[in-house]
Amino acid sequence: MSSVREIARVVGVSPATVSRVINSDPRVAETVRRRVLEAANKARYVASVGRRPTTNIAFVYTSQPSLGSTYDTAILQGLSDGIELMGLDLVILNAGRNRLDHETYTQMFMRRGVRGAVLRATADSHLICEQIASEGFPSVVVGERFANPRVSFVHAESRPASRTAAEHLIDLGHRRIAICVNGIPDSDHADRLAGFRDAMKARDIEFDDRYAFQAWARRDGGTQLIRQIAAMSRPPTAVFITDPITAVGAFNEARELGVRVPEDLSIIGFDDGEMRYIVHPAMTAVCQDAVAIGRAAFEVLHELLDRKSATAVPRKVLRTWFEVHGSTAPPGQSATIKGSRQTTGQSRRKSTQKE
Amino acid sequence: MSSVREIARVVGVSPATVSRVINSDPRVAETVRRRVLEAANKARYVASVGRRPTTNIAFVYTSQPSLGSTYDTAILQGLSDGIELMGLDLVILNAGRNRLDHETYTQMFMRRGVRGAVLRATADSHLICEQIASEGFPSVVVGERFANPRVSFVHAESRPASRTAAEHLIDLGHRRIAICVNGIPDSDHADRLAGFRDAMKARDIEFDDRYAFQAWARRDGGTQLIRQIAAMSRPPTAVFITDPITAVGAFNEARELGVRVPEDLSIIGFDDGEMRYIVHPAMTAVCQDAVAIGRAAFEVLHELLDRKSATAVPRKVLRTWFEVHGSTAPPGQSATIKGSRQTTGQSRRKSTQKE
DNA sequence: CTGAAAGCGCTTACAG
DNA sequence: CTGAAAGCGCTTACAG
Repeated sequence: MSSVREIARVVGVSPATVSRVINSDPRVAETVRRRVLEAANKARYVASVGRRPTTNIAFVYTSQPSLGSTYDTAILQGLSDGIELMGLDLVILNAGRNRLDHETYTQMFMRRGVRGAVLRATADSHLICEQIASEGFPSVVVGERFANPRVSFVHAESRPASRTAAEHLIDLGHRRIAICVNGIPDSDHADRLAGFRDAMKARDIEFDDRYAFQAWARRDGGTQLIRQIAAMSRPPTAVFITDPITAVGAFNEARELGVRVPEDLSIIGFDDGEMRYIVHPAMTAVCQDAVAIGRAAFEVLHELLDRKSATAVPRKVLRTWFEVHGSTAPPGQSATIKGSRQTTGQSRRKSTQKE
Repeated sequence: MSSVREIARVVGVSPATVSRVINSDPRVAETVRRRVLEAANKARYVASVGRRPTTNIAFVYTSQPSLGSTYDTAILQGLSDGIELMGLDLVILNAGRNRLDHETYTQMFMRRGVRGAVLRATADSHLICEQIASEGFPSVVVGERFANPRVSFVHAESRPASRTAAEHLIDLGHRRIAICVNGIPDSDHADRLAGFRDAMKARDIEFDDRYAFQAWARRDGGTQLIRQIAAMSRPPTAVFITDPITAVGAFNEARELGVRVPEDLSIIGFDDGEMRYIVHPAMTAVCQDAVAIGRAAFEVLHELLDRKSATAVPRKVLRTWFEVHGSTAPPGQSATIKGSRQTTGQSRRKSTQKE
C-alpha cells in the first residue's frame, strides 16, 4: 500500500506537498502537482482511514446524468455484483458538479477515497474521458468507444446486428426505410447508422436523406418522429429507431395518429432491457445486455486496479443481437396514412419469440 | 467533530477500545460495545481521513435489491440532488451482503465512513429497519411506514387516492371489481387495498374474495393475473393493480388473450414514473412522485444529521393522486371473453390529461 | 477483554 | 510555493 510519504520520496518532495496536492490546495506549483498526481496514479494511491484504505468505486456521470434510463440502471446492477464481492463500495458521482475549480479529475477522485471509476460517457464528454485516462487514473468508459489508445472501455458492437435488422426490412420488401438516431450523437448510435447504411449499400438501395431523423432519448422524441413521418408526402414504410425509450414513444404516437404498426409502418427498435416486451405488438429490435456491460466494466476496472503499472489498456467488446417480434411486416397497401384514423385490427404478425 | 478519543472519554474506555468496536473487532465485551456504539451514534461520529471527515450517505437495501425498478431509480434521482448540493457522496449498499457476522448495522456503516442511511424497505425487512433505528444510527426508511415511534420514514399516502380510484370504477357501473396487490406484502400495498375496501364499503358493494389477487412485481406477475381472470367463470369487469410493472404485464397479456382494455376489462394501475403513458391505451392510475419521495428522504436525513441528539423523529407524508386515462370505461356486454380473439377497436376512451 | 504505548497516515500552522 | 515540525485521528502489537 503506497502512502503520501512513499509518493513524496518518489517525486522528491515533502509529504506535506503530496497532501496538499491530494486535497486540491491551490498553493502548489503546476509542475509539482502534475508530477505528484502522476506518481500517485502510478502507485494506485488510495487514502486511508487510520491504517485502513478507503474502498470506493465510482460510477461517474461525465455529462448530463441519466440515472433513470434503462441503460444506466442496468449498468449499475451489473457493476454492483462484482463490487460487493470484492468488498468495495459503489459511489455515484457527477464529474461536472463535484469538481472544484482548478482541480484535476484525479484530485476530485482522490479527495473522495475513490480507487477507480466507471465513466458514463456520451459523445460530448469524450474529452473528459480522455483527460481522465491521460491523467492515469484507473478508469473504464461505458456508453462510448474510443480511437485514443489510452482509453479503456467496454463496448457493445451494434453495427453487424443493425445491418441484419435493416436487411430484415429489405427482405420483407421495404424500400422506403427510415432511420432515427439519438439527438445527442454518440458512437453507439453512429454504429447503428453505419450498420443500416451497410445493408442499404449491400442491397443496392439508395438511401433518401429525408428518411434520416434525429430524436431525443425520451418518449416525446418518438412522438416528434412519428409526427414528422406522418406529415410526409411519401412516408417511409419502415423505420429503425436506435433508442429504447424513443422507440416506445414512437409506438404510442403511431397509435395516437392511427398509424398501424406494423401494417402502415414497421418499427425496429433498440432494447437494452425488456422494453421490447412492454409495447404491443412486441418490438422487433436490436438488443444488447446492459447488465452484462456493467459486469464487464467492473472486470476491466478490477484488472486495471490489480496491476501496479499501466501496460496494455484493457478493453472488452460485447455483442448485440437482432430479435424479430411483431412490429415488422411486409409493407402494406395504404397509400396515405396522414390523419386517417382507421380501426386498429388485431391482425398483428405473430411474435417469433417470447421471453 | 467528535473523535474516537472523545467517545472514549464519554464512555470511560480507551480510544483503542472505541477503535476496535468501530472496526468490528470481536474481542470487545458485548456491554462495552453497546455503550460505545450508542455514544458514537449520539455524537454523530464519522471516521476521518487524516483530519477530514468522510462524507458518505448510503442508499441501503434491507432485503432483495430492486435497483432496476422505476421506484428505486426515481428515489436515487431524488436523493442525489440534495446529496451533491451538501458536498456528500451517494453510496449504494446491500445490508444483507455487506454485514459481517456478529456486527451491528452501526458498525457496518461506520466501517465504511457512512454518515447516514436511506433504507429501502419491504414488509419482510421491518425488523432490520427497526433495529437500525433502535441502534440510533441516523436513518430514514422509504417504501414502508412504521407504527414504531423510533423509526423515521417518508411515506406516500395511497389510501385516499385508491379509494377514489375504486369509486371511479363503481361510478362507471362496475360491480365485479378485482384488486391485485404485490406478492411481497408491504404497507403501501396494504393501504391501496384498504382504500379499495373503503370504497366498496361506502358504496355498499360486497367484495367477493375470489376477486382478490396477488402477483409479483414483475411483468409476468401481470401475465399470471390476466390468465387467472380470463379463466374465471364470472370474471371481474375491472381490476385495480397496485404495482406499475405488474399492471404493464397485465396490459400485454390481455392483448395476447384478446381481452380488450377497457371494453372487456377496465384496468386501473399504479404509477410512480411515466409507465402509464407507455402502454396503450394510456393507463388510468393512482400516481405517486417517487423522485419527490427521494428528495424528501434526503431532507429528513439531513435534519437528523444536523441535530446532535435525537429528539422527535422526523417523518414526512406525501400525497398520491388519481388520474383517469384510457384504460377504464363502463363495463361492456361481452359475457365471456375466454379465448375470444375479437377485433380490437380504436374505440378507446379519451384521456383526460396528457403530460 | 482491555489499556498504555508505539506508531502509521495524513494534515496543517509556521517559517521562509 | 515548499519543507520541517507539530500534531490529529486512528490502529495495532504488546502486555496483562
